[in-house]
Amino acid sequence: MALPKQSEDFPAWYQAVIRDAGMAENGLARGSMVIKPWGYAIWEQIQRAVDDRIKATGHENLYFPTLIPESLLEREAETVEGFAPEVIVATHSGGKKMEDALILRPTSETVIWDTYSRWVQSYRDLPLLYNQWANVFRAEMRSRLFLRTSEFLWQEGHTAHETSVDAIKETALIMRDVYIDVIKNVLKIPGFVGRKSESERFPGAQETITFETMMRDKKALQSCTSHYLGQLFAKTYGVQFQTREGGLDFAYATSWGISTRIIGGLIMAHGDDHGLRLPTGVAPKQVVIVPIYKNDEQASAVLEKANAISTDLTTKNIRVKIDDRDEYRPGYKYAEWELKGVPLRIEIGPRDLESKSVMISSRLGGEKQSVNFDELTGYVIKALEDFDSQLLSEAQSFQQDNVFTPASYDEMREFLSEANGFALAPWNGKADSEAQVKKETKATIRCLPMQDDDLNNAVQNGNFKRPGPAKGTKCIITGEPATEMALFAQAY
RNA sequence: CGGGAUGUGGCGCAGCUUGGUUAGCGCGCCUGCUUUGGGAGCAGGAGGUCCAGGGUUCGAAUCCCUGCAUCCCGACCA
Repeated sequence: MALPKQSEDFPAWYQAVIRDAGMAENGLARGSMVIKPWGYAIWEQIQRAVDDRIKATGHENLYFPTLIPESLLEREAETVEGFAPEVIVATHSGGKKMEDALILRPTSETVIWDTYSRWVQSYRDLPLLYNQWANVFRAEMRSRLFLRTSEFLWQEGHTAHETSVDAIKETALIMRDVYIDVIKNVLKIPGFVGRKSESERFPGAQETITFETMMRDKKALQSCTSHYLGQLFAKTYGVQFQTREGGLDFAYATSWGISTRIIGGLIMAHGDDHGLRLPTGVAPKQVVIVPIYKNDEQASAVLEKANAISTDLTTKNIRVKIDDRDEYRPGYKYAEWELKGVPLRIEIGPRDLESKSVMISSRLGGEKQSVNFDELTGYVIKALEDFDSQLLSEAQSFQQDNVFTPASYDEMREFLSEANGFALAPWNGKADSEAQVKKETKATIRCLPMQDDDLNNAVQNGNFKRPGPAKGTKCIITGEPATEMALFAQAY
């Protein structure tokens, strides 16, 4: 059951963690995934964190159907072009071929904006601030559990606004107060926020912003996206309204999503050779208690105390599991809970009852600590806090250590070809130089980074203005004047 | 969709070159006993249309043909 070493075979390690920790396995249909209880419990925690923030920023949940008439999709050329190759189509119903086939939604802009056309007549109907939790389908040539599956779970927010300023504010607000807040402050994964280059944008989007995170193999993972869609969908589906001034205008759209893919990110950002390391905010169990005993008499005494500890911690809103399975020995349980990434483990046996203490060990390592019964609750609360900050600071140092500012294109090319990390360099903003890098190194522009101030500005003022590179800065690829600083990396 | 490989108990594999009698091994699983503070030991046991279809042969997991599926490497993608 030993895992492959992360440093020796990262993909094999990834697969083995998912399998051995009981997170997921392949489904029957090509590229599909069975999410098992441990993986789903993590997803439920992530969902709750995201959903709470979506609601806190003024949105409501609703639900649209999975099946969309194919004819509807055909109206929207850009999205269709972007998604056509990966759309799965249902062609038969009731044993007969259908006149108008039904697609399994790859995303829901089309059906939602078609519906919005009936919901919006006046500026008084705006904004529409809606979100749905859903499954979506995209046929993929190659799938990997959580990272790329033919069906995945996500939330997709679809909002309609009176002005472009409002829509851009929304795009940025969601990124800052929902996604980055969850990913950085709950999942403890640092990253770079920024705009996508045109080639990497969502089909039909005017701007896509993203949070790009670094995995432990130094590749990038796009953890979420938030799109400013302008008036394209409103014009395509007729979402027109009377303005305050009595004129007519088309609504401005945003859409934004985060998916089960982030679970893959969680695994790859924090995991080590022993398995997962889960931040306390999403760990289905934050503390596992392993009782130790040699006979029934000891067992009942130990379990009684374990239950008392569990009850006590539970009242402090700590998620506790007592692993009282009799068929496994303690060492086996230690290894298993480490693999599953539970932050803290409490060992309690006859010796501890004697000394009125327990042994506690952290998934982040260090010596086991002996902690007295009466100090236990306070110790655990503090240890969980420390756990999170240590996990984040470890990930932050790793990221910082692997961001490189190349002095020349040769240097950058070599660095990126070997997936040595993220390269930050000035770029001329042109698609052909971007394509050249991709061809020569497999690396793409992950984003055009925004600073905190840039993001705050977008949230407050509704524009993506930002200072470009200093005048005279040259594109690292072509030597032409640079218009942007770009973050390059190989990506999942 | 191009290039490569592989399909054998739940999982991982051997056997195939050179066809042969009861298809093995490890892990896991079941039962019992002994164990239990870092992945337990012993004993007994269950579990197989050898991917599918066709062909060659006295005889096919093994050789031939066709199909299907999966995996890896590319291109596509959250």
